[in-house]
Amino acid sequence: MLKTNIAPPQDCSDCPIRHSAVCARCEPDELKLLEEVKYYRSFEAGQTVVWSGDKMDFVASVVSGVATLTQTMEDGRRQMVGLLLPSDFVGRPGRHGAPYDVTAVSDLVMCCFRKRPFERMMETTPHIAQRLLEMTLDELDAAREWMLVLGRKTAREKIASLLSIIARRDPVFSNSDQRSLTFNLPLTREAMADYLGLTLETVSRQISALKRDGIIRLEGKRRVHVPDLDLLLEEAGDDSDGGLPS
Amino acid sequence: MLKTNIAPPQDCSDCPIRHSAVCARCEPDELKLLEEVKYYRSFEAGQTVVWSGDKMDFVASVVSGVATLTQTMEDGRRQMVGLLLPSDFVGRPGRHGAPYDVTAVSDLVMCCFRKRPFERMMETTPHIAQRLLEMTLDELDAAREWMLVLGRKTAREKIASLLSIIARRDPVFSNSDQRSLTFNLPLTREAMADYLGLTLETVSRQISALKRDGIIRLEGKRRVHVPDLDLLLEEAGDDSDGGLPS
DNA sequence: ATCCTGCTTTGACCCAGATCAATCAGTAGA
DNA sequence: TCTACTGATTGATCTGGGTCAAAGCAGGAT
Repeated sequence: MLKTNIAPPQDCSDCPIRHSAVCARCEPDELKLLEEVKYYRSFEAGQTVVWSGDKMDFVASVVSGVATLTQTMEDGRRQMVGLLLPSDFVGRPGRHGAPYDVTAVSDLVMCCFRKRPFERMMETTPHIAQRLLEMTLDELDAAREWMLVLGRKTAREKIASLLSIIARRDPVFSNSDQRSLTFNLPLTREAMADYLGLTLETVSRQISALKRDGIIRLEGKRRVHVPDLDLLLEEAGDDSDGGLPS
Repeated sequence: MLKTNIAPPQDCSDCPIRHSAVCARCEPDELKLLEEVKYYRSFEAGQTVVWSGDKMDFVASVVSGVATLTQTMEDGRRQMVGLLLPSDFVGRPGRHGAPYDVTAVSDLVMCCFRKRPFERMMETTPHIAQRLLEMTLDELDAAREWMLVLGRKTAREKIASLLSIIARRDPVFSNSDQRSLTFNLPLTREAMADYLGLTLETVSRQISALKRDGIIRLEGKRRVHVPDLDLLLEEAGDDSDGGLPS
C-alpha cells in the first residue's frame, strides 16, 4: 500500500486547519494551553481509530485525510453516520465510550487532545466551547440533510447528492465558482453504499448511469469530473438555485 | 377539534421543563434575566409554527405538546428530521432563516426567547451555552441513530424502533422499569411515515402485523400497550440487552 | 339519525433496488 | 511475466415496500 506519510505540522501556527477547527477562535495564549495537551496520531487507510464501545480517552480534529463514523447491527448491516474531513471534530467531551466505529478511509492525521484537560479547558475557555457548539450545530444540519437523502431520495438522487456534498467541501471548489470542476472521491463504492443506505452494486450501476448521461466523467475510478455542477444538483433533487434574484 | 388550552406556567420556578430545557443549569439570577426576554406562544394541533425559509426572530423550548421539523422537496416528498417533545429546543442562535418547517402535531405551548437578547446572553451566561451544547450533542446522537433506522432497517424494524423511541421518552416510562407499559402515540400514520421514510400504507400494515404477532396491542388508534418491552426492542433490531452481567 | 370529513385499514399489482453470480481491471508480490 | 488480491462492473432474477383503489370508522355538525 502506498504510504504517503504526511508530517504533522510543527506547531499550531502553521497548521492547515488552524482557522476552521475547534481551535479556530482561540487567541495565541489559549492556543498555547491547547498545545500542551495535544499530540498527533497517524493512521493508514483502512485502519480503525476506535471501535464502538471502546473507551476513548481523547477528542480530536482531523488534520488531513478522511475518516468515517459507522454503526453496525448484529447481523452485519452497516450505516455510515459521519464523514470526517479535515477540520472536523470527533469525540464528545463528557463521555467515556465511543458510540461508533471510527475508521480511516485514507491515510489520516489527527490532532488529539487528552480528554480530561480538554474538558477542563471547555469550562475555562469560552472560545473553544463556542466554536464546538457552532460546529455541532453545523453537523446537526448536515445530519438532517442526510436524513432526507436516506429517507426519501432515489438511488440516482442519492449518488448525485453525495457527489455534490463532496464537491462542495473540496478545497478547489471553495476557491472557484466555475460551473465545472474535478475532485477526488475519497470513498470506495462500498463506503458510498454505507453512506447512502444502498448496496455497492446499486452504487456502481448509478455511477455508470450518471456517466452514460454525461452528468459526470470518471478519470480513473477515484477521480470525478463534473462538467456542469448545476446539472448534478438538478439530479440530486435539491432546491437547486440558491435563488439569485434578477 | 378538541381544545385543551393548557395555561402556560406563571413563572420559571413552576415550569414543568425547568430542569431539562436550555435553562436547566441557570441560577436564579440568570433565570431572572431570561425571564425578561421570554414569552409564551400556543398553537393548535396542525398549525404551522414557522415555514422553512421564513425569518425566525426567536428561539424556543417546547413546554408541552409535540412539534415536528420537516423538509419538503419540490415534488412534495417529505421527510421529518426532528421530533420535538417537551424540553426540546428549536432554532439556532446566529441564524435568521428557518431551515425546516416547524409544525405543531398536537396542541403545543412554546417558551420563546427573542433572538437577539438570547444570543447576547449566550455570550455572557456560560450556563446557557453549556446546556445548549449538551442538548445539541444529544440531538446529533439521536439523528445518527435515526440515520441507521432510515438507511438500513426494514419497515417492521422501523416501526418497532419508532415505538421504542417514543416509549423511552414517555414520562411514565422514565418512572418505572417494568417490562410492560402503555403510552400515547402523538403522531398520525402519515407523520410516522414521514419520520421513517415509508408510506402511510406501509406504516399501517406493519402496525397491524406487530399487533397480530402480539408485540403490541392498540387501545383506540392512538394508544399503544406493549406487553413486553424486550420483545419490541428485539423487533427493532437494536443491540437489545444493555448487557446485564451474570 | 345521517352526513360529512379526516384518519386508518386492507387488497391487488408493480417496480426500484436487493441478491446472487460472473467477469473485469489495477496493483503488488514472487 | 505470471499470480493473487481487492475493488469495480455488469447481468439475471427476486422481493419488500410503493402505488392505486376501495372500504371502514370515528366524531362533529346539521
